[in-house]
Amino acid sequence: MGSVSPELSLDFRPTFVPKTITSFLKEVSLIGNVPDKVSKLDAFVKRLEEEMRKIDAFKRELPLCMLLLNDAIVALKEESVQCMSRSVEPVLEEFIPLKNKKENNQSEEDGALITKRKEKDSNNNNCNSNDKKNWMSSVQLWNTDDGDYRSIDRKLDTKRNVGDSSQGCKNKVGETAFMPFKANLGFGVRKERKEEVALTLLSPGIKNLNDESCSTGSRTSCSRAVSSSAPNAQSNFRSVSQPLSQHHQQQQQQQTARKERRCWSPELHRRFVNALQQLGGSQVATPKQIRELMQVDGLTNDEVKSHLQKYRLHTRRLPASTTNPANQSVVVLGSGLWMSQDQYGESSKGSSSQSGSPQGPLQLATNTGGISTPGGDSMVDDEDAKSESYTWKGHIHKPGKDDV
DNA sequence: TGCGTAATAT
DNA sequence: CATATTACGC
Repeated sequence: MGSVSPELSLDFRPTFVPKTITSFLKEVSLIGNVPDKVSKLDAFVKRLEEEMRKIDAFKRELPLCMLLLNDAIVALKEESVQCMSRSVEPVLEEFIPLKNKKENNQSEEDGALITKRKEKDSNNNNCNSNDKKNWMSSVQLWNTDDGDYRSIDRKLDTKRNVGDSSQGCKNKVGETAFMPFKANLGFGVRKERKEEVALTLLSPGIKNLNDESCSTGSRTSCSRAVSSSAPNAQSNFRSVSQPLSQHHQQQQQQQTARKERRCWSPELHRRFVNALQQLGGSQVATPKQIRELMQVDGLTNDEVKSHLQKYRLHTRRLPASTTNPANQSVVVLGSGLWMSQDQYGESSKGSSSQSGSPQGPLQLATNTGGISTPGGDSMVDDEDAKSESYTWKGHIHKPGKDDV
């Protein structure tokens, strides 16, 4: 027993953490598959965080434990990030405009023309203008007013939303485009908007094993723990709702009550794409894997699946770029939908120091009124120094079954 | 159960 | 029309 079992490194003892970590890393290093590697690292980190959370109450008595755990977590996260970054698998995908009414076969698929255009048209006046139907709305955290949300990605979209108030085009409800969450959360709900509220309310009752929320430094405010790990979390929201005040006006529940449409926030999408990258592309990644990697609680399998479906429709694998530039900006997209993002590791890396908790309370923004639209055009990041090279193919290709 | 995809809703 | 949700088959 004295010997360390290299394979089952999961049962680590606190005393031997460094050792175990070492052997674990060694083991991981043997794995050739990058996604696998990252997944394993991630799983381990998760366990460590869990452990840390447990002893958090005794951190005064066990300062060294905390220190060790924290150190291990940080180290493994770094390793994970590095592993990801050096993953030699850019997985290029191209954007395919769906709404091509007439597919002119004119352009052969010879070479994808690379158009570097930075459209900065100043006329944000137009709502839907041409094709900029930005669906992303805002990053939402479900913590209500606790103020605990750990500023997942700083301003990012918040600023964008506010700034582009003009884009609040299709708001049938009448609520203003900006400040979506506050508004919808409280009132103005017409139908089952209350699920949000119910969700928030019931959250404390649920013991979520997924933790990751109040891992390290945060105050114990796991209030937003939502049944994420629930496999059939499909309609869990609905089921718990209904404060039984107005008996059965809507025979929702088990029957057919559609969920609120929730838009994918840019950050969420970023995570999504990031996960795709780790998994080897949208064509091979499976919803569950993606969801696991994203580690966004409240995100259901079906949501990821749906998003993946759409993503697959829009993207197609590119034939392994020969050049493989250093800045392998992966997915390319054109019409504002799946915007290209090329800075991946920043989120986890940025907070890789103590606070950890890589994935915060991201969430799909409930988009009832249609708060979508970040901005007319100055979307994406604040930095446009990057050369936006959209790879863009002329022909549409339906991803039918016949496709290879 | 989970994945892929079609159908349907918003 | 695009996106998200649900249904259905494997």
